[in-house]
Amino acid sequence: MSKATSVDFAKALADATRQQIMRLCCCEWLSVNDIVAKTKVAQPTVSHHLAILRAAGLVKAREEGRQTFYTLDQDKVIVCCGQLMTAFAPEQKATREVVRLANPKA
Amino acid sequence: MSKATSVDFAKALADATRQQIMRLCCCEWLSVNDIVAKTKVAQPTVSHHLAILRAAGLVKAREEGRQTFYTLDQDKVIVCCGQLMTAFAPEQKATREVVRLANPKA
DNA sequence: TTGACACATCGACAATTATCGATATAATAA
DNA sequence: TTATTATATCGATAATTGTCGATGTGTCAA
Repeated sequence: MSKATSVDFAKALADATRQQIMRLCCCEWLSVNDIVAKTKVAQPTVSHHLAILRAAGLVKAREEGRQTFYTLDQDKVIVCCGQLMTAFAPEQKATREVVRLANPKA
Repeated sequence: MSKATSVDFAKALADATRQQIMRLCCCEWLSVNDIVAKTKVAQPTVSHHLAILRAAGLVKAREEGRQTFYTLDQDKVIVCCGQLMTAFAPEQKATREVVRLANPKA
């Protein structure tokens, strides 16, 4: 399915416009046009960034009529941050906590 | 001092060679030459990546004679991941835990 | 069916960035 | 001093990426 690496995750976050979009649809569903209106960048640019976020598995999409609504997948953010912390801060207590809380059952 | 943003942090991580370097000096001090030997990339390239990691505050440097040793700052990783999680997963329990554990006293 | 709307894709261009050879700097050794 | 070693900086190049106008596709309304 998705072999999204920590590099892919970081690349998805490595752009100011994309982080702005992520903040906008962090806690609510927004249509592409909503995002265009709030970001002042062209619609193809927004679609492009959403495609990148989608490829990274960071946003969820819901189609409704002729519009598509997007929202950030907060769980995925936690999982990816957990990967980063495991790789780059393995000796920290916070890392163990995040990994524990991010796991479904264990 | 450092107004390193979440975008800067993400950009620092958004490269495979840089993540490889970060993994190498995650839990030990390595000289630039050590890193060159282990990564198979040219020395100027390694210095370039180290400069980026230094600018992001992600590595600590220690000069010793004519060599410079680097190690990853795990605390900084936790803090930056905490920022990401606060921004993009504010409703998650794991976020509150990381922020709590990352803070010195509070 | 026709037209308007919402979004994705395409193509081009500009800006950024990763890479490396050459070179500079600084420290140690002979 | 001169030579060697370790690292940083410079300059050039190639690859990647952000941006947007033009266009394609599918949906809905009239």
